[in-house]
Amino acid sequence: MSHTLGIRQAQKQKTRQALLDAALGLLEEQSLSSLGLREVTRAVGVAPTAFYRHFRSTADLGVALVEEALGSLHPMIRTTVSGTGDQEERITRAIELIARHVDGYPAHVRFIARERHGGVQPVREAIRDQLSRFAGEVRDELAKDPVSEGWSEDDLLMLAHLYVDQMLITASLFLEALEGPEEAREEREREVARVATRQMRLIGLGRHHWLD
Amino acid sequence: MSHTLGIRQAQKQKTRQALLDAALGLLEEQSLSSLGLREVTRAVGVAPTAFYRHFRSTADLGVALVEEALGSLHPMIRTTVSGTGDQEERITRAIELIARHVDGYPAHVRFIARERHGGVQPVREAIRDQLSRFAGEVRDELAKDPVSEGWSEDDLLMLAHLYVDQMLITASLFLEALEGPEEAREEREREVARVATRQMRLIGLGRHHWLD
DNA sequence: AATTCCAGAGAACAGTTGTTAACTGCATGG
DNA sequence: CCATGCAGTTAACAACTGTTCTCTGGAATT
Repeated sequence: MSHTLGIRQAQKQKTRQALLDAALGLLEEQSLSSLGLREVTRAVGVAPTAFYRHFRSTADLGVALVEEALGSLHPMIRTTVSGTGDQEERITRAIELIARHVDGYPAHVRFIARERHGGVQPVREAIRDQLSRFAGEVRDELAKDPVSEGWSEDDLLMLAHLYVDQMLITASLFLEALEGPEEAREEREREVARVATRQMRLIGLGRHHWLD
Repeated sequence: MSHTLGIRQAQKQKTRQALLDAALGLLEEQSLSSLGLREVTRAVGVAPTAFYRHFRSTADLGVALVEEALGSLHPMIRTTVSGTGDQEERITRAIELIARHVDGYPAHVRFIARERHGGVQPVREAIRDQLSRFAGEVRDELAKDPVSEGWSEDDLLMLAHLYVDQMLITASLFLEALEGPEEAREEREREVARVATRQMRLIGLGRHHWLD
């Protein structure tokens, strides 16, 4: 199905990606609603009007960034929530994975945290949709777990949302730990991991006694 | 201690409040990092230069808004987390209180949710500090509860953070329910309350079995 | 009553913004 | 090989931004 693109299409995609990358960089110090189209094209080194060949507006670009930041994360979620090992092991693994993701893609994480409640409606909606998909997928995986026997679909989804929100909060805290003085960075990261682990453990406890 | 202000000071405070109110209104459809000083003064009906008599910048105004939105909330937090009644009753009461607060001060809630991870550093810090204070206060109240016997300070604070984050998430969901078509608003609000109640209940269960 | 203070007004500045129109040059498909 | 398509350029526009300096009227102080 995948057709090798011509020189033309390839160059276009390259410019498009450059615009996305430049925007993501600029968004580390501001919100999407203040990001100017000229600012982005200037950073890339193309004429302002070239922007319109790829996006209708910066809001449109924002929606594309949501797809880039969250779209490829769905398989990751599934394999993380399910997987083998006892509860404690799974928690450690999940948090380790979040930490690695934040380390690898800090700008993406920052963008999602920032624009989830940000000033640009279409972007908020795009993020909400993706997170809803995540919650649904987490629910599906939870349903497979023997611990979930006797749970209603409704209760599974409520727990899934709790997990998703908790993951986002943890990611945001890892991000905070990442910036700031290099000096005690590792220690700050360990502290975030320590607290997040215990919070997940407590939620897990609540889960095991839900049907009491 | 309170001295009745002269005509002069009174008028100044009035203008200052008008600037804060206008800004809060404008921030319903954008982020602080894109809020212009001229935009605010235009909405109030004063000259752009008048702005500088009250704030150094829009970031400075943002910090003042954080104080306005969260500063007066501390007593409310304390009496909510403690209070009498069994766990179930307390949860219902807390969520009811959040719903009423969002109904009464939607713009404040939106501002905090938006700028907590927003593009203006001093504002993010101001919010982080206030939420830290909340967490500390919640911990203090939790410590008084007989259920917390045998808990370490550290574990109490970890639980307090979980509660504070959960409250913010719930507030943000109530806000989402508030906007949109009037038609099914009440039903959306009930659904948010229903899910949030069960999430709090689950966390409460985890809390009771923490020392097993 | 005379003097000081200061919140707000007014005008001007250099720089920025989004959007339009008409263009150029090169990859593409017939 | 030639005609078409289209990514990116150039130039220009009206509107807007934050900040400066100077000024004014009336409250506050003496």
